[in-house]
Amino acid sequence: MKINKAAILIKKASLEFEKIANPIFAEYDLTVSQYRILKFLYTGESRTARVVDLEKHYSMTHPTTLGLLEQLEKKGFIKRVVNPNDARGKLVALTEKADVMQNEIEVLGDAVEKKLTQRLTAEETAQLVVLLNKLLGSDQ
Amino acid sequence: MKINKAAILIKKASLEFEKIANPIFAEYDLTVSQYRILKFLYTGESRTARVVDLEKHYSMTHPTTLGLLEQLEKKGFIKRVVNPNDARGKLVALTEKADVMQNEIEVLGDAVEKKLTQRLTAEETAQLVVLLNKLLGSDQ
DNA sequence: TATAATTATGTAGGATGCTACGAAAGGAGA
DNA sequence: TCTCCTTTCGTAGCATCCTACATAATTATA
Repeated sequence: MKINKAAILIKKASLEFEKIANPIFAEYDLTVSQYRILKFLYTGESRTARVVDLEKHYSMTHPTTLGLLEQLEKKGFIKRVVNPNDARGKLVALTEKADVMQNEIEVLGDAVEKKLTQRLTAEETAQLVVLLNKLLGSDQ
Repeated sequence: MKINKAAILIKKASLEFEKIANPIFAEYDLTVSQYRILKFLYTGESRTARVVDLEKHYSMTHPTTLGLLEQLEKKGFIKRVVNPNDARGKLVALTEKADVMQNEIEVLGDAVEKKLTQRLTAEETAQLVVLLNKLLGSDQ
């Protein structure tokens, strides 16, 4: 009998999802990780963020986040603007190019995320989200 | 209301788990990914494996697996032995060093995996495993 | 047997992830 | 103000992960 522990299953799910999602995002010259940065900026009220906000939201370290921002800046999706409240660092902001693509990218992102859970019912997906939030200690 | 989608939660769980587990495995000069290779060899009946067996079991690509094996070989945990049934590649085998450490490493591995799900009850963990297996299409 | 398709391993180059360290601005208390 | 601590951003160097490509052995088929 196969005993697949949660740790390995989570890792496999993460790897397999990226293997499905990355070729799809590649059409827009993006990777999944880069998409997530844009998604955060699209969703936030100010449409800007400090590097540290992105780090915390996605459980990434600071150097990892900087690497993603470097890629996105090189491709013209984001820019750095002065933070009027804190001179320690600039704010990450969307460029016009990213503004224009927002709807397309968000629609694509939703479709790709749906693909991850295509074998689950809506109830099972909701259950999974509850369990993962509890596992992460972020359910309250 | 916070809408955390499954894709992001799985990614976060994977990253946070590795951030907890890697410092613990570092005591034995191992990373989590390297540990998983040893675990597979410890568990298998022949205590050997082809590279392709490891790839499929962990949803990793071939170059990734080779990289992990290179690290493990450099540290003396594994060696390559002739495959009597197929001359295309050698078999991955445990060294005496890895044999001697088996019990310690497996106990540590179990403890670390338990840590991942410490916020869940046994039932919830079992539920999570069922859902992830279904999500991965590997439930039968 | 000879050819072709498949399988298994290997290499190159790049993206994403990490730890460890350092520098500069902000904030708290003497 | 001055000192100390925290926060934020940055760099160096490395492990893990990928796609794309190549090579050699096995297997299937004509």
